[in-house]
Amino acid sequence: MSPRTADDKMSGESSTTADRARAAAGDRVIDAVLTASRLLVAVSARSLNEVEDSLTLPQFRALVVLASRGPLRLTHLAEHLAVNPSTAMRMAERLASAGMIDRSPNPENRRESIATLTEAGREVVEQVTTRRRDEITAIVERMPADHLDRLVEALESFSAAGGEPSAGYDPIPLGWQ
Amino acid sequence: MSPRTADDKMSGESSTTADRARAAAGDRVIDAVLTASRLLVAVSARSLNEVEDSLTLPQFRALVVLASRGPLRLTHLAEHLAVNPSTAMRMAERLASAGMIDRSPNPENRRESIATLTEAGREVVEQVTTRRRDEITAIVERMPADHLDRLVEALESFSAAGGEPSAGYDPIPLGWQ
DNA sequence: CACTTTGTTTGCATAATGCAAATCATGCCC
DNA sequence: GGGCATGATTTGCATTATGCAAACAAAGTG
Repeated sequence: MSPRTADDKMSGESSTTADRARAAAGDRVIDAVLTASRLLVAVSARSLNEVEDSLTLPQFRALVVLASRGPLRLTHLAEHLAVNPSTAMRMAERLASAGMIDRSPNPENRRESIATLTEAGREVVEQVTTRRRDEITAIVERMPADHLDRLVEALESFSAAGGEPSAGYDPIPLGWQ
Repeated sequence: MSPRTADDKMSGESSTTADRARAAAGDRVIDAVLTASRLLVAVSARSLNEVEDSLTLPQFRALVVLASRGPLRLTHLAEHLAVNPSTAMRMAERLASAGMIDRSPNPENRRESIATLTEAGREVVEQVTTRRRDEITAIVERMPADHLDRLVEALESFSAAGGEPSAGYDPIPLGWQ
């Protein structure tokens, strides 16, 4: 928002140049990550469709969250998916009627109900994950080996700088809306 | 698709180990890129909301495509967004009634109608882009400088290996959904 | 028991999506 | 020139995803 401040007027051209340099770096990075993201998205979508084309991507994300975090209250599921509780609720209904999850009230606390992955749900997640991992592996195999470590290192550094908690095996960005 | 071929049976354990190594590499990469993607998605969504919270992310993606490719036929817009023509059509309607784009029939060829960014649309894209670039720049500034080049290099290598056409300034993956 | 807190569910409204069928404007071929 | 294949847009239909706000329900508190 404010690449040009009062300071700029003092330092003149050099500051402007530095700004431009950083901006260019930002553009390059954003381009690179965006492209890589697209690739990953494409891979994920393809993997999902090959295994189960009746599930939508948001639904699959929900399954993945349940697979990695274990049974969750609807509220927490909603939080992990970064959606409104009502959205999570209705998604849960659909997933339940598709046999992918179970939704039973917690006996301890009858006001909350817990979503659990069914065996079918677990299998879908596993198959899609395997499929996806295979595709990624195939891509990675085509990369120069020495780029691999750098890639991971650089990406982690980037994420750390952005304050994003490292994502064990969480969602799939797909949510990009 | 075929990490295990007939050859595997000949080389025995070593091949299994290699497979595991590659798979692990794949997992690390996917984790890293996924995390970075999430960060980028978050940044994009935030930037968009700060500038214009009445636009949805898909709509904004459409504007970005128009900004980078220039006026497009609806069919082509749909292709660039990787959605069905009917989806693009209705999105175009909404964007038009929001004053972000113009939709006029091509005088040359009246069967096609062309979507053009309006001044308002261009401004939104520019503001959001600036905002986003600033945020990315801020993150990049916190990275060790020597990681930057590697990051770009490694990511490009990854995308190239996956056969993803380098994305000048295209969409935002958000579509993961 | 009245009041608050917390989690779930419903109502209401809008967007995004895909598929298939209906139009519409061209271009081309007898 | 009339009829047909083609390509592009538009409509109809159905489903999902979303958010917000209000209604509910189960605990917990004073």
